[in-house]
Order: sequence, then C-alpha cells, then structure tokens
Amino acid sequence: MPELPEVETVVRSLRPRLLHRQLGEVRLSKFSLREKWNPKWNALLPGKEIVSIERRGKWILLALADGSHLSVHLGMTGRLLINSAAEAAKPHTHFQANLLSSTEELRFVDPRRFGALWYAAAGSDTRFPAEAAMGPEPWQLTPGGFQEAVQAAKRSIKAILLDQSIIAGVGNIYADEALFQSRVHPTLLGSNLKPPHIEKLRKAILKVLERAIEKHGSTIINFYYGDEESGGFQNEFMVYDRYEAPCKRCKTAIQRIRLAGRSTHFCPLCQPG
DNA sequence: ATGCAGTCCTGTAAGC
DNA sequence: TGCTTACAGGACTGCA
Repeated sequence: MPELPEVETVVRSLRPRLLHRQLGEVRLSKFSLREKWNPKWNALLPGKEIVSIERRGKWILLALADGSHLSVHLGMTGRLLINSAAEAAKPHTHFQANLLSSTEELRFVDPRRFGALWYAAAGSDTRFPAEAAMGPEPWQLTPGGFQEAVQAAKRSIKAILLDQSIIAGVGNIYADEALFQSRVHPTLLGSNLKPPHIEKLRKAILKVLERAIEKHGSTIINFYYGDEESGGFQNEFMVYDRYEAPCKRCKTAIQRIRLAGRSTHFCPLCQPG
C-alpha cells in the first residue's frame, strides 16, 4: 500500500510515541510474512530501548540501544500500531511486543501479508534484506546520477521509477503523478529521454513527494496513520485513479494502461508520447 | 538487460 | 440477494 510519503507519515507519527521506550515480550502469529522471522529473534528484543525511528525507502527502521535494528516494511496493507494491551488485537495481527512500563504494545497488522519484519543484529552490513541494492533517497539523487541511470536503461521510464535500486521510495501513485507533472509519457524509454526532461522529472518527483508528505500521504482505501487518521493527497491526484476523468489541466480524458505490470495513468495530451 | 506472467495474500467493488 | 471476477499503494522469481 504505502509509498514513501505514507511511510514517512507513519514514521513521524510513531516517533514521539515510541522513542525511548523499551520493548518487552514478543509474540508472532503462525503466519509468515514476506521475510521469514527467525524465532531466535524473540529473545533478543526484550529490554531493548528504541533510540531512533527512521525511514529508508519504504522501510521503517527502529534502531535499538545496542546498535541492532528492527525493520518493518508495510507492503500493501501493513500497519504499525501502538495499542492498549487490553484492546483485542485486530484480525491479521502478526507481531505484538509489549512496551515496558506501560499498558501499551506495538503491533503489526497486515491482511495481505506482503509486508515484512526483519531483525538485524548490531554490526550487520544491512538493516533489512535489500538494503545493499537500494538506490538513493530522492533528495540525495544528483541530477547527473539520475540522468545517467535513466539513459542507461532501455525500458519504460515508469518501470525505471518503480525500480527501488535506482530511486528509493517511489511507487505506483507517485510515479504516475511525477510523470504527469513533468509531462513525460510513461511508456517512453529511459534511453530516449533528453537531459532537460530527466531533470524536469527529477524535480517533479521531489515536488510531488514533498507535497504528499505535507498532506500526510494518500488514503485510497485503507491507509491510516496514528490511530485512524487519513492522508489527504488523494484529493490532489492529477492522474492516478482518475481513469476517464477530465485532465485538470486540459480536460482530455485520462488514460489508463498496464505498464511494468502496474496500472498506469496519464494524460495523452499533456504527456506526449 | 528487459518485459511479462505468475507468485505471495485478503478485501472490496463491480458485474451478472 | 447472492455468486464470480477483477483488481489493489509491493516486490520477488522464473522464463522467453
């Protein structure tokens, strides 16, 4: 479900509620998530203080006091919640950890189980499985670096934007929105794009992500942060989820195609192929 | 190197 | 009212 702005929203919401708290007893459901949980990790978490909560790409990183990390990927439907331990766990709760000296616990709920939980001991090379292959955060990506990566790829620019090894955190919604903002047609091959367009796209990605973070992400069906708060960026979509609706810039009907295995939305007039 | 289909899952909405 | 089908914000694998 969530892309960079939604994950950032969750991180900012959790940070004041979770920082400097200690994990207690851990319980896992019988269902496995995308990454297999090693039962040995259960014993390593209790007593450890959460000393920072950061985001890398679409991963949430809980840094623990001994230098280890508990990393969480929300997949499509994952939610990381702080609930009263007295409250019955929601269906599809796969991880629960007491928060010491309180009546609350940290819970991971994920109906589709595309999400992941990972523990990385202090001194591990990586804090989550694909970290070594992950590309730069959008704000760290240099104009030259992005231009080089895009022009080297003989595949659609949409597929390039979804590739986490090129740019971290962009998903289907924000790829479509950034392509619209920069007036780039999603099927164009990276190798065919000219430097001015690539730079325009890079800036559009930053602008779209920054605006979405300001609006606390997008809630289509089921993205919530905090307890039950919704994002607001869905009201500002120019193309995503607007099939056959009039383009907000030129009134042409928004088109939808299947590209890189994903539903892709664009304006045929504003984004010339 | 790339696209594409299939895979992991459940929930929702649309179509009949 | 049902039942069936398609599709969903992610990301991996295997195969042409």
